[in-house]
Amino acid sequence: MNKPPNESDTSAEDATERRHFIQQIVEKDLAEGTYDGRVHTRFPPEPNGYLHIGHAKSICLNFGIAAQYNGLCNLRFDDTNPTKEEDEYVEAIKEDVRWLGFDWGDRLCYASDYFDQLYDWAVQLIKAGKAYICDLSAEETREYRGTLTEPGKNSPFRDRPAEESLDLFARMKAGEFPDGTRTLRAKIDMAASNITMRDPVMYRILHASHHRTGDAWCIYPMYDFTHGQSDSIERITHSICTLEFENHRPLYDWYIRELGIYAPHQYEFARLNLTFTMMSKRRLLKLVEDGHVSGWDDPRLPTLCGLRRRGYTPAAIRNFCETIGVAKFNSTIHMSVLEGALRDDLNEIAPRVSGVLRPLRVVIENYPEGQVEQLTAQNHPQKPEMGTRQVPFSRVIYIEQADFREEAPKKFFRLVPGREVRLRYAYFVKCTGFVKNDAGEVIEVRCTYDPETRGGSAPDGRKVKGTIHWLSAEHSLRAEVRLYDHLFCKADPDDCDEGKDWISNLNPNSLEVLTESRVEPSLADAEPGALYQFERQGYFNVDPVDSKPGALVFNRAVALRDQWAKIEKGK
RNA sequence: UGGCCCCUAGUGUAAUGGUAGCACGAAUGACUCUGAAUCAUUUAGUCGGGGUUCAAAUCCCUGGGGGCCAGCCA
Repeated sequence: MNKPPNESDTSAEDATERRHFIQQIVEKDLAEGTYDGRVHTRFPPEPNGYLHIGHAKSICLNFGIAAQYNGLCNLRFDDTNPTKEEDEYVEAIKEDVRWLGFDWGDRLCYASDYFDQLYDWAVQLIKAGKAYICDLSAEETREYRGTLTEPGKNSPFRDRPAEESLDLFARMKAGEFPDGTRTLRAKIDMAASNITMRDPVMYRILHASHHRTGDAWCIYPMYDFTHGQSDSIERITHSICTLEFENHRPLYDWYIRELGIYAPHQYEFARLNLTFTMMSKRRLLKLVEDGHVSGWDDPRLPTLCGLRRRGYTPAAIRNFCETIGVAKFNSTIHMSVLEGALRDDLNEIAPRVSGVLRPLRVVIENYPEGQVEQLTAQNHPQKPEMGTRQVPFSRVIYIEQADFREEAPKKFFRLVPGREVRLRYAYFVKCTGFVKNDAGEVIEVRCTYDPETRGGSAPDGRKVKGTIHWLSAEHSLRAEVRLYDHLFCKADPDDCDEGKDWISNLNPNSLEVLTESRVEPSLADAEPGALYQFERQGYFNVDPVDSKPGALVFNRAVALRDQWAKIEKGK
């Protein structure tokens, strides 16, 4: 609405400004015609676990670059280790990428589709004297490799004749040798300062069946001998990966150069780190396997399926990835940035409803017994086009326990004895008293209402400081509400006491289940996965797994920003 | 300890030898039938030192801090 007159100019400007380093590289290549104007990226997950928000950054980057520069992006499974990979994961990964909003068209690829080609290339390198079969054990290989400061030693098999290596390699493939007895190694430089270049293993023997190739192979190529060539086969232009592969780039280039094949280029960016959670696949697996969470889709997890179940939207995640940027600096993003991205999206799209998390009974003494009125509530105050709905009002209602105090602290402007507040979309009510149980807890509040304030405004123009939400007791629906907090107590889960590990930093209060919550009757048929704003509370997702008609379950995706909570906490 | 990479407001990210900007956060105020949203204002930065240059966040040297690498994982 406050856009300058020349809209297209500004958007073009926005697009050209603030390009991150990968975009700059792509634009330079495009300008110089490096790949005949082609841009072709790929997202290459290993199907050994579920995708998490860190992968989302990579997905948005790779698919985003392709979309922005009129290029293509492949989905490629890096499935070279049959002992860890499963079909369950490939299906889940495909679903998550699709859900995020990206399309790989007909370019669903598997590194395992290239096993024959990779084998031929390995033979080529042996023949060229650039690779050899090594009979060293895993332990011996490690000893020969040297350390960070000392060079390695040549393997005694390094100068084995090519014919012998060729024969041994064929017999490895034929299954003549047990696991771990031999490897195929590249002949590079055992004294290289970059340890990756110290005669890296190209193939290992693994008598394991593969999720796609079954038992066709008992030797499998290593990542380094697979990834670059896969990029080459797929005519990738920009092979984008995370920083820890920086040391591998010389090897990536070496294989491609020695093989004399089409050369893509690898670029590395910093992976995403978030406070109060953790991205390690190994650790996520442990949380799932040890039952610290309910599964890969536990809403407390940073997995995409967990975030989806929590109530995150693809748009929120994409916007988040956009705002955090892409660089080479190892940074940690505050979880609040992710939460903010969700609020931004949900604020626009989520219909508003009433939900009372912790109900407190209120009797409106001067409201006729048995009378029920239908009042009109807006589905989104800022978007009239989203319509209105009717909500029933009656003599006994529920309000939030937190909205009543026996005595008002400073700046508290909710319900207090003697004070008047507005019931949203209903009436002004004044508190006349309250009753307590033997334990001293307030179990009922007494009020009177002003019939002249129907709809929420007073004809005499008087104002109230507070507006609270409410639900007609007899018409409201019982619901289970799950409130989530950070998975870990510490911003950095690895910041733990002596002798303890990251598990000890798990937040024991990361899940709070409320079984007595109430929601308005319009939610009776709420669709699984539907998102709502419970006014004054937060955004809630109808749990897609556990919610059933008659037994509603809501997940709190994220709470609303809460100025009052800040004031109270500050005291 | 060897190699490689990195360091810009609290956080994240631009500026690629030429005015240090943006977003989020925070603070304050306005508005408000959501203590939300929205709007306005404010806040605060180039890791230290040296050099090159008319001019350095940017190039060079040096010190400091951080990350990655010694899987037959990816």
